[in-house]
Amino acid sequence: MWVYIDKISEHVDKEVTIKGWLYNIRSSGKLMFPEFRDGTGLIQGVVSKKSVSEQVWDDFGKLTQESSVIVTGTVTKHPKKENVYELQVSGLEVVSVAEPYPITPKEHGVDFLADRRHLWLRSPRQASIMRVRNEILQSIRDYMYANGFILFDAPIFTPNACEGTSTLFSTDYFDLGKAYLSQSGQLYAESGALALGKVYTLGPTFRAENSMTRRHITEFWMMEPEMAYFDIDDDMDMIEDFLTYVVQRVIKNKKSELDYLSRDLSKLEKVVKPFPRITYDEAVEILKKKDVPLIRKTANGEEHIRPFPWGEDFGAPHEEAIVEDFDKPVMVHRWPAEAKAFYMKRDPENPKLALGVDVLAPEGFGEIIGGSQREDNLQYLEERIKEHGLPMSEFEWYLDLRRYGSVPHSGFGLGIERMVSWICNLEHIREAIPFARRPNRIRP
RNA sequence: UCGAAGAUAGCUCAAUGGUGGAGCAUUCGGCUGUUAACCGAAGGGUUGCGGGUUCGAGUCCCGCUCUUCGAGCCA
Repeated sequence: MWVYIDKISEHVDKEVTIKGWLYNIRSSGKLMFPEFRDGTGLIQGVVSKKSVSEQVWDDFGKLTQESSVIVTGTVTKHPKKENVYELQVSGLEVVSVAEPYPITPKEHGVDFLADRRHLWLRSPRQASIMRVRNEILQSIRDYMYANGFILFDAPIFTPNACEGTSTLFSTDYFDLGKAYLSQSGQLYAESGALALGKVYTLGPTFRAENSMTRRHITEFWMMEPEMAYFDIDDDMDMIEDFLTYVVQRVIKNKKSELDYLSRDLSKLEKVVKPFPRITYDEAVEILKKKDVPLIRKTANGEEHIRPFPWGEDFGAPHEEAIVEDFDKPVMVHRWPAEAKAFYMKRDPENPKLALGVDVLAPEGFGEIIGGSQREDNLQYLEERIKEHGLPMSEFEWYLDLRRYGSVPHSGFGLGIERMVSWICNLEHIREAIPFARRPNRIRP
């Protein structure tokens, strides 16, 4: 009977067949210990010369790493290890003998591995990350479905920029001039919210930023909910409820993967609502108290260091300083309007502030969510578009959403790969997606 | 885009300006409980590219290319 390795414990003392690949092999004279993988996990086989045919013994001797094999044997408990199973091999069918495999169970550099990403994904660590990513995406979909959200896919070809054209990839679009790859589905999601109440988009987005950091890729997946009649506080309520569900479900269902990745689960277990909510003003106070300055470098390399001034956006050192006293995601809300996007609603109590919220992940994983209550007043929105120098004609359809039954509404965007990096405790975001796209890499 | 570090065997790394090595991988041999198994042997090199200094350059100098890490921008 063909079984998968992750279900092997259900077949102890029975004869089963595994279809997979040889991950590694150790031998000790008349004994061989091949390790098989089948996509669901790893299992060690035991091949004894006296209990298999000469043909099987010889065939095993010829196998190379990553050769594809169909093996038959009896499942037994490991003689020394608790909850570990072995396969006492009786039969072997060699599907294909692999050429010498470049990725060994030894150390490799990141560039070497990135060049072979299509093979690197077979390693247990990368496979574990992909399983956690799958669980994150599935729990997002389940949460949204259970809470009445409609999946509302936004287009990837767009004619306009959501927040300026400098960070957009462009391509020719027939006789209509340039099309841009979407950097956010938000504006479309807003139209969905006014049509369907609660919607979300989930798909790839693109940023042509030459950002060579461990937190950036040029093509990343984003989940963007948009809710009619939600104000900024409703938005934050949903964020903490949603994040709590996803994190707690992933640690419940993917414990063995997270253990393999050496993830400290006690830190994730603390991620339950409510989350701390601090205003931008309070965050700036923290930075002043901790003496975290703003450092700006000029073109000729000079550094200008000054106390953190009100109005600036936070950089990586500031985010870390704000987050380090908390063991949960921190929601920073009510930002200086100048530094934020045109579509954010101003705080009625202080027009210098925008009703935006950034969620900073614990342990220095940075911003995973950016959201806001949207400007629902037609005149104000037109003024913002002018102030930001954006072409009014491109936003006529968006302004229609304010002309015809405008309502208060809010939403946010969650970066999937940042979420995966945080939950898996990854050094670098390049491991959080099957094929990371970065400014210096588009292959494989 | 800016700053720092780096590029030597298939991989990960050594090598005072003076005959380029090791571990792993590969091939061959040994071993009945191995866990990145171990032991023995063999093969494997235009030291990123171009120029310069020197009796002599992997090593020092200049230029270029690429990579990594950090900053900015952001999710």
